[in-house]
Amino acid sequence: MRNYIEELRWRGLLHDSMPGAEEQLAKGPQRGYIGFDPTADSLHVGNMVQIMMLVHFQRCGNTPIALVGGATGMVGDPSGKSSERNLLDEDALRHNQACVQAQLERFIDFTGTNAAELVNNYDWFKDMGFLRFIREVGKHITVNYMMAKDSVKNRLETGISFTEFSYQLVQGYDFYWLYKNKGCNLQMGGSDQWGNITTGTELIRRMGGEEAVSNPAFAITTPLLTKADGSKFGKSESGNVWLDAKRTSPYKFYQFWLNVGDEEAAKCLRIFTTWEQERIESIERDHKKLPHLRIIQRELGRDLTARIHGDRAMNHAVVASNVMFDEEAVDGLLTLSREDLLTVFEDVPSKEIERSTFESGVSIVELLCDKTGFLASRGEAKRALKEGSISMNKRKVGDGVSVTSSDLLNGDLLLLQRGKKNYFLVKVVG
RNA sequence: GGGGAGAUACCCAAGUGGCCAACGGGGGCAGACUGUAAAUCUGUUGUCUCACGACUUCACAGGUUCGAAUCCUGUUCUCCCCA
Repeated sequence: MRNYIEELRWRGLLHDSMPGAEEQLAKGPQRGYIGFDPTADSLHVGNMVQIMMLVHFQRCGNTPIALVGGATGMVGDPSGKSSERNLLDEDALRHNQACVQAQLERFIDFTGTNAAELVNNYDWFKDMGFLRFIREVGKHITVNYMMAKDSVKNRLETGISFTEFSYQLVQGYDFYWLYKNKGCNLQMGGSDQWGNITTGTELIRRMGGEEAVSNPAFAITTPLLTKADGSKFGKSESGNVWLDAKRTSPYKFYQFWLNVGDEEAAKCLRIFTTWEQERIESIERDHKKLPHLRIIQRELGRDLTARIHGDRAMNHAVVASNVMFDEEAVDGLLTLSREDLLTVFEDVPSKEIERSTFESGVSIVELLCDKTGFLASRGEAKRALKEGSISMNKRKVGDGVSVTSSDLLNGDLLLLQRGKKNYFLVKVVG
């Protein structure tokens, strides 16, 4: 059986662990949990590190427990937040939980010998009255202890509500509950969760009695992944990169990985794939020989896109990327069937235009602006044409061009392009 | 309550009667280079017009003037100081 801590170490996933955690894991299969916030109805790339922690945990023979924070999501974690959060209502939370659960099932095995388990802390909190909570749980932790946590300290100047102040106790109780009821004595999380997790182990120590002495609870945290420039990993220009295809299409998802910088890409390969060290190092060597091919990024993109959206969607994303960015694919574009064209450009904004428009020819400016709305104004369209940034069916066009039926691909499609990355598809109807 | 400063385009910020569609910087977009990268260089960044040019725009509403972002009056908002 592979050693979980060793695995985390070489993959660069280990930031900190409580003394004794490694020894405990060496004793045999363990149960460990990670909490996920149901603040949206989809997980995003930023959650992937924690998902992979559970994946590796399971691969090492342990039993992962994924906790959906139905209750904690109603409170709001002050960690890393500079201001008070808005509370979600119960309906929204329920919906989000269901979606998050479905996504987790794509990564972790919920069947078999060490089947993963999914729990929702709302289930043990919904009937817990306030008085019972402060008597049974709050009694064991001092305010002094709670105030010493960074997440709280950082908010003392600007203010923190009692609700968010209590957050660590609520999360701490989760750990205790899982320890008591599910035999779970390990909690994992990002390094920003250290404070919350240790409140949990502290609570277990104080509430767990004899058992907690012979079988203590441990914490393991992962480093926070950042880009080379220090900014948050997992965001594109257009915001979060989601796992839900409705929010981030497979094409955009694939593109995100393709555009990861070299420094992060090597790290990502270790963190996000389950490949062996040898294979990863071999890919890295190949990449270094021919960096412009961006072998790491392509491997990453293919693996992750396939795992989340399936092989079919991944292949579409790869083909679409080739057509859109490979200059040599220009001729290929002309030979693609209408169906393939529509698949390749399914992500591209499009508009239907009457066939009659093209019969006597339409000026390129009018087409770019008035007819399609691709560019905001005629002035902008002319400017872009003058700058040489407009292409039609992958060929540069200048001002004064008139577009006719003979320019249409397959007789009814026209591909407009500004720069390298902005496409617009005209569908001719009628 | 009294006194002072200010409100300019996506952001910061110059401009205090015509040379202002408005300096400069950031950001955005594009071009060159390249690896769909980084760095760098270049162009561009109110609307309409092929263009001359026209129109709208400097918190809001009026006014003075041949002419206002710029002067006057009022309104709203922001900041600072004194009580």
